[in-house]
Amino acid sequence: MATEVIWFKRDLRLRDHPPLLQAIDSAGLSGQSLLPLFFVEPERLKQPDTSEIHLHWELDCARALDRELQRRGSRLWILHADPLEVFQLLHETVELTALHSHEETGTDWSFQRDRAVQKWCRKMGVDWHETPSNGVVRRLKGRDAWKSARDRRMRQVLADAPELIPAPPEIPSLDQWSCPDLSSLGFPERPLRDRPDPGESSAQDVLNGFLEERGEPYRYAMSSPLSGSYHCSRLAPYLALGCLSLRRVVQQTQQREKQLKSLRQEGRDTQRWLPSLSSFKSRLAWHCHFMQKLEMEPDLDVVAQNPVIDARMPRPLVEDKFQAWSTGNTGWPFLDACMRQLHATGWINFRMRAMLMSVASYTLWLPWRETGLHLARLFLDYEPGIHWSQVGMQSGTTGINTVRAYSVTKQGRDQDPEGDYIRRWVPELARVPAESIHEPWKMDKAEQERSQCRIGSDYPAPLVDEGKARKEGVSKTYAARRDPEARKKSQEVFQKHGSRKGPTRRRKPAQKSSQAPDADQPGLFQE
DNA sequence: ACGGGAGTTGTTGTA
DNA sequence: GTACAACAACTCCCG
Repeated sequence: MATEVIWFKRDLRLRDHPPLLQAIDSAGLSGQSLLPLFFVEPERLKQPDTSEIHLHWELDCARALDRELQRRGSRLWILHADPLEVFQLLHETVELTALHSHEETGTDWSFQRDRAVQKWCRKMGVDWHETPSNGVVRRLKGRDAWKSARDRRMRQVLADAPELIPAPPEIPSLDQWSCPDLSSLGFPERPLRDRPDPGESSAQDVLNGFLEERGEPYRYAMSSPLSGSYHCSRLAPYLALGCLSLRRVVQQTQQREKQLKSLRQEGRDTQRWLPSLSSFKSRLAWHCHFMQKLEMEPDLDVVAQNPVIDARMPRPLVEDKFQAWSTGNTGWPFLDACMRQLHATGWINFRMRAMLMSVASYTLWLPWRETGLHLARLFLDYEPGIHWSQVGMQSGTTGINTVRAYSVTKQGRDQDPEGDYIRRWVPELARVPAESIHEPWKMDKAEQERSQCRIGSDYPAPLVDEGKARKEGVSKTYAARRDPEARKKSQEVFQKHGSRKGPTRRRKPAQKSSQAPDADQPGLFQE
């Protein structure tokens, strides 16, 4: 009997999964058996952006999917193997006729793997049916047509989970690839504090909790790590693995908006909800926008979007700076607290991610590739397209975004005025009073004694003078951008990748009149 | 969705 | 009531 494969990649769910439905139809019609596969790929394990927390999260979500499949008469094979090798064996033993999967947008190794699979399929006469994922449009030339294509995609009807899935074939030879314990593959488990529950139904619970309850003050609460951990959606780890489809999140948010508007008619207070959901929707759109960049620029993680600018500001990997930054021992309390929360939980809110990257790039002048890899490994929700786009923006290497150099002390005072967040994550500072918590190095000897925090022994002195170093970094960046070659390249980057939303001008349409984005002034381009 | 300085407008307290 | 300093709040600009 011939066999078709449903290849689960970063789409570990049963609902709103067109390739799965298509596979069930196709296999059912021709009386073939259907084999659900998921791979832990050896090539993937070699990548520098892969970490133990990703793999454990992924395996747990895959196991949750397996349980759901078993409930419907099938199961999931979780294989430690190169997909091509497995397909080859299936072709030889059970007459593989078709593959069904979503399109994947990843870094080079997955791109090359997909090319190899495609080539093999052509040669062997196997049909590979690929369905687009979330808002990413394959083979897109420029950005002009993107937004409408993405919105169309988000409006497609959501499919239910299939009730019954054809029983899988017996293929004992697959057992040779059954996935061993990850620690034997060199990835010993690193337990995370407050790790989310894996799987599709947990993802749905988190979404419901956000839309019903937690999201009300989202717009105002997301910027601070204190309030953000509760009021942000916390969907990213699920979206990264496709436990939920982005389309479902968009559509459920729209439904909730409708409901809130009718509640408003009844006189209920929806003051905070509606602006919050509107911010949330715009972030869901940015999610797709940034993934699209990697789709169109598969080497986004190794080559800066504007290589001319990048080449004009070489940043050396100074070991002690990198060490201090990456472990949360810079001597800047707020930054250290953020980095330590990230280590412990695999999560930090978006604004603080930007700060971590920006301080590494401007104030510490560290190379984005290494700092970006470090963060990639720490984010439980690592999504390559979003991550490397953000790394580019926060390191000033795109040329199309305004330079945003965050100040740790200012952010600390703005987001954590009393220092409660700092004390929670940096116990060395537990007894430092609010007046000194953001700049403990300014305490005199007596104050250091009183707060049991001697600078230089209990807690490090700051790596560099922040004010001075930050300014230097920013002006070096502007100098690199001013170069005519760099500007020319920025114009090209904008043509290909820039958001067509335009700068967010605050009223006053007079005077300067309609000045279209001008390539000679890259500073005008906003994302 | 940067930060800091300069300039502008608005508010309050005092003589 | 008026004049004005002191200061907060906003806007604009530049690196």
